[in-house]
Amino acid sequence: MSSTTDSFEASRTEKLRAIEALGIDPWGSRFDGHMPIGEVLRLDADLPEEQRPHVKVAGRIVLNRSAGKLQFIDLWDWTTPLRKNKETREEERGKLQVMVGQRQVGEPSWSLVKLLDLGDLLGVEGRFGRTKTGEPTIFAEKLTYLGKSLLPHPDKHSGMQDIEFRLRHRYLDLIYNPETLDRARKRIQILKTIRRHLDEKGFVEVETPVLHAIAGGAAARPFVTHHNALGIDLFLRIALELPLKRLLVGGLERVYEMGRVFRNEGISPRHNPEFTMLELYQAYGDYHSMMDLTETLIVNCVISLEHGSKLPYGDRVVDYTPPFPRRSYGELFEEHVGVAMTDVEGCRAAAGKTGFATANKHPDVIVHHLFETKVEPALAKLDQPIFVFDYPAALCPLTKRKRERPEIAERFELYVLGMELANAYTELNDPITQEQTFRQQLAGLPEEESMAKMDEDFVRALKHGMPPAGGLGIGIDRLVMLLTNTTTIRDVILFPLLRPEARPRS
RNA sequence: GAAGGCGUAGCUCAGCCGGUAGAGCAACGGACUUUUAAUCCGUAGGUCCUGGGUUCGAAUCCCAGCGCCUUCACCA
Repeated sequence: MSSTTDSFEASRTEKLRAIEALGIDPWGSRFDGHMPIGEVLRLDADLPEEQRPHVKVAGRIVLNRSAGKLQFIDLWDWTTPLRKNKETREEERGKLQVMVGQRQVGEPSWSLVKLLDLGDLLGVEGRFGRTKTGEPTIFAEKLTYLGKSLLPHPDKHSGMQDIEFRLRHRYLDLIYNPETLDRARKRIQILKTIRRHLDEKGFVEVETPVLHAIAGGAAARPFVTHHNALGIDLFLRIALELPLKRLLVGGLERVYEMGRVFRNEGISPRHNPEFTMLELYQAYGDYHSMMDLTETLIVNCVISLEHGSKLPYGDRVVDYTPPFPRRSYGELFEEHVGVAMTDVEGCRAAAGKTGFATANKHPDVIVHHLFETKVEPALAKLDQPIFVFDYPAALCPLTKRKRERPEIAERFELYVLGMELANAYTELNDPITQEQTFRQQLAGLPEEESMAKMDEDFVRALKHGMPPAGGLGIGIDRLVMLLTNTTTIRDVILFPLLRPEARPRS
């Protein structure tokens, strides 16, 4: 805090005392029956003066102009629609104008008006119409002070540009950058759509533990914490998979969880240490049932955003009109790499050309390297989502193999513009294979990097009989990024992790 | 974790081949009963991220640290 910040705060605190001296509570209180500003602005503003509707609103003061014994105050609330800037034609934060006249409101309201600051919260009652210059306006009859802002708000025109400042003051970002609130709303809409769709399909939402004794279900470094009473370390979950599958054993035939998972890895425009996953499992289904479900799920989300079936992303437009193409991994591989994925030597040679060290590598690892370097860039050029199915088995330890081709795992990924949006399997329900796979995975790797931790209790659950099932995982943050045309994950998470702010004073 | 870029008033930004710290908005005082990024007159506001170095002199050049951004690695 600098001394100028202190002086801003001191000046506003003085006004707060002055407001108290008027007999007004500077922190406001319950204010019933106010109309959302967005609704007020939809009212007919052109009625004759005596027919003008009486309205009551509450909002944040975002602009404040005094003209002698008149004061023009612009209020904002979360329903205020965007409006077009006359010069730049860009959408900007909308607002509702309030006109306060000294004669019309009298005392103590007029004294209060003189003490208002940008950022204060104000309730207004009055008639809604137009001023002489044509601006939709509430002609104030009664003011109710609803709360003081002791700190100055950002510049009314330039707003907030500094990314760090926006992230550290997300509450201001929501007010002054309309896109931020819009994205938050779209995220909420997407989550709602997913829940409604799964509900309609007979799925139930469950809550499984966040604290795990064994961090399993994915390959990632966990966060470690400690339980004092039990005297044991616990891990924050890195996936939702294993508890949900236990529920399949328990007879919950269609379950899902949409929840936070935690991975102790790098932070980037696409990675936040905590992020939201959707995982769902359907008994007696397989990965093809998951493909159908994924398609309708995504299409419903797109439609729910009310932009038809096409959405922009950067300089691209993605067409989500179903059906999405479905291509097998091997087919795409041969098409773009030029050799069959079963041709071990051919793959080794092709990978060598890309500078990839192939020695001692599992053939499937080489294959997947080629897929990433040759096939994925081609997928990124498509203007519609594409399902890629039937993956090399070694890449997918928790996946059922194809009965007639055990080197192939029944898995698909949904790619949109090269991003992996969804990942699904026919789940492995054979406890013997599961246990072997766990052990194989554990064998060659340092413990902290092992692909899947041995979870004896999970294997025991499978031994009691898990139904054959399809399972699906979707990274919700990335889905929201894609559907809201957002390039950084921090902008689809309201409070992304930041290093704690250094405080200059002790 | 690595490399590159950035850090100046409450906010948005100039200034950067070294020579007294600048603007707009916000704030403060004043004028105005139809403004709307109101206007007009006036005033105040700075650890130029932090610490060290070079220099007669550093916001500016060098080194280190901190924070953020971008790219890469790990991963979703």
